[in-house]
Amino acid sequence: MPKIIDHDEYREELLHQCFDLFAEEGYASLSMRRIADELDVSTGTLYHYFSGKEDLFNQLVELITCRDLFDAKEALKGAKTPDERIDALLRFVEERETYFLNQSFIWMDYYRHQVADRDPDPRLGETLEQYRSGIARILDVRDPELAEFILTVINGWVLQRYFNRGKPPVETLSRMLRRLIHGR
Amino acid sequence: MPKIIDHDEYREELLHQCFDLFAEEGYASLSMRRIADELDVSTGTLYHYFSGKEDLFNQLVELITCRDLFDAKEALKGAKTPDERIDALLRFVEERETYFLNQSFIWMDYYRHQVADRDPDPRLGETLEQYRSGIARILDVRDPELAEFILTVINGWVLQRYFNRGKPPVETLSRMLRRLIHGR
Amino acid sequence: MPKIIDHDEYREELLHQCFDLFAEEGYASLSMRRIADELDVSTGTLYHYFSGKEDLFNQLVELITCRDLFDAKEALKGAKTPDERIDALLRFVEERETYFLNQSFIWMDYYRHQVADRDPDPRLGETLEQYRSGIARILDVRDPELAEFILTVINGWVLQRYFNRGKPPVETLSRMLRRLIHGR
Amino acid sequence: MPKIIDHDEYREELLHQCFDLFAEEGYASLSMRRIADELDVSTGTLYHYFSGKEDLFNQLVELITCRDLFDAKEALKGAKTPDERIDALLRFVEERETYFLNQSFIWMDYYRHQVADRDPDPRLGETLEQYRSGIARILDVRDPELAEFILTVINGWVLQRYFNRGKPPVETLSRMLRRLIHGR
DNA sequence: CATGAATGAGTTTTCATTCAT
DNA sequence: AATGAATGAAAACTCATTCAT
Repeated sequence: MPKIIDHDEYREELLHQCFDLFAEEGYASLSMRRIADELDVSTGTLYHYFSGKEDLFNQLVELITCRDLFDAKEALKGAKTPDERIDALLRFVEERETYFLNQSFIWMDYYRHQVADRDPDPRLGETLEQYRSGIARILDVRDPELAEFILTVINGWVLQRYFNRGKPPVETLSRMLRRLIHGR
Repeated sequence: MPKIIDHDEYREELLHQCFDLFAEEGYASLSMRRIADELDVSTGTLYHYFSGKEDLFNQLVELITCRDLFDAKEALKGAKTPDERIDALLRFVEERETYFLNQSFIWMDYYRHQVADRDPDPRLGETLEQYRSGIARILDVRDPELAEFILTVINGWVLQRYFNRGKPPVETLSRMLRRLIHGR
Repeated sequence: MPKIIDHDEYREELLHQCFDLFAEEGYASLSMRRIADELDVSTGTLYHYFSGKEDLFNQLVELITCRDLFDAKEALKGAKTPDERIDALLRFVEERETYFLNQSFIWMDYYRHQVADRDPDPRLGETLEQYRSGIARILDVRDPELAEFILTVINGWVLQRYFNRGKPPVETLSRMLRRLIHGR
Repeated sequence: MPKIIDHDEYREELLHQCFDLFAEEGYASLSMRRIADELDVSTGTLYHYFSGKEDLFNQLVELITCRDLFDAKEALKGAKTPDERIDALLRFVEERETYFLNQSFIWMDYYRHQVADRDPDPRLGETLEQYRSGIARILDVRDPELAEFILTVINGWVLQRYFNRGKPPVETLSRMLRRLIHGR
């Protein structure tokens, strides 16, 4: 076997390094040349590891979905009561605020692609459903409507933070959700 | 004015026709040629009414922001109590679900532009703030934290609908928010 | 209407100027940039008139097929007897020796393409048949086998001239074919 | 020699396997990667046996020229009279119809290369002349003009078969050529 | 006002070739 | 000997923009 690196390992390494770029520039505005320059490889190398820009992007989405689920599971391990779990999740999101914002942008781009495509990658439709239901399971609140609602709130919060730099702090959210569960 | 329409009127007409295109394709993926073809004009005409692609897009954002605020105000005119206002707003959003989803995509593109630009158009930073505070004022709930939270929820809901076709219905949201305001 | 030139007229003009290039370099080795440089236009202009390299090439084949048939018809107008017609055709080919050699190369490339393509342009399959039968009709020798044979000979002669610079002169062919028709 | 095959033998083996590829795709359209994949070796191996794509192609042409001459000689061994020899040659070509068509394509590419090159490989100009005169000698018809003409016919026939799938059968040719030699 | 021809820098992608292993 | 990772120049094609008409 030539060279020292493991093919798949290096491929993942490249994917990780792409995350911020795709989030900040957007799929369509980010050129392969730009990616190559930023990752300090040649465009040829990019095409050695991925069959094209779309493949690269799809693999990125798959990777982060998988990783996020794993990380969230880890973060909520100690939390027992619904209150604790919600708090832990909010804390989890808050700690990675920038990351999740970026992730939201990537998902939006990704979805635009799936819709525009006449022949969307079926694997990735599932990826999303997996993600959503995975989070719901992790939360483990009894009321499924409530679980869904919490996701909605988190979703909105991340975007809100973006459009509206700084506010609202996570404490407000936490307080609101407690009010919801326990009454005022 | 037998055939020659008013310059500004025609400009707005063109902008309106661009909305879906920008939402579905995304700023970077949408070419001036495509716009021209779709609007049944020549590229030359586009450049006659707008100084470039960016100008066209910025004017589009400005236009819809302005119009949305006006429409929301109209829709909430009859509603007096906070409950009624929230309900009316949710109903307002629900009725234009697709529109608001598209709008979210346009905002994402718009924001990416503002961030990427070293020299962002100052008018449009304000546009956004105007929009946010405008909505809050229209809602007129006494608790500012609650108003903010409602915006967050609506924001999240639109995206949620997108990622998660069909569910959750607006009734769930309505119920949740009532619970919040009046206790369980 | 902008600019002075007629769109279709200019397109044909461009096609004519491409002929030698395709013949000499071959379809695959000839780049759009090279064509553009040689024709003193930009690549953009090329793509304004043709939807791509393949379209350009296909249109070229169609054009020359059509024109050759017309020219051959003209050249054989005065010839009445089979002998005269064969002689006129050979003379016709001989006068454009280089041209027909180039044409053969283009046809070979063209056919490689049609075979390689999973979805060959149906128009051009016909173009070829038209060409073949057109020539046979123009020749108007009574024996169809003989007409076919003459085509074969001309085909081979053109290539032979190429591989074997200079020889054999057209007189040899003429003599051989007369021998065929009239006996030794 | 348990596993290590002879270097030159393996080189020839590789060349043989390239023939169809070059014929069908054409020199310019066929990539080294594609060759490597098809021959189940790495590109590195290709470059171990050949100094580059051009060298590989040139060696291929040299090999088939040499082999064809040998095979033709074998095939005409028993034939004594001119009639028999012509018949045997036509039969020889007919049996390898596809092969000779492919060979024509390879020769076309080869020639284009030689012409395009400012510094053509001198060995291969000779190769061609050798081929031509070799065939003429093998045929051994007394009239050199006739020999040349037969080559012309065969040349044209191969192409004709290509452009004009199926017809004309070799019998027509055979009959025509007999008529030529013996009168009607 | 409106058109669409023209441009050339930019995009994604391919490819012959090199070279560390 | 053999591999396949890496490269960067060049390919086909796109696109915002300009401008003669």
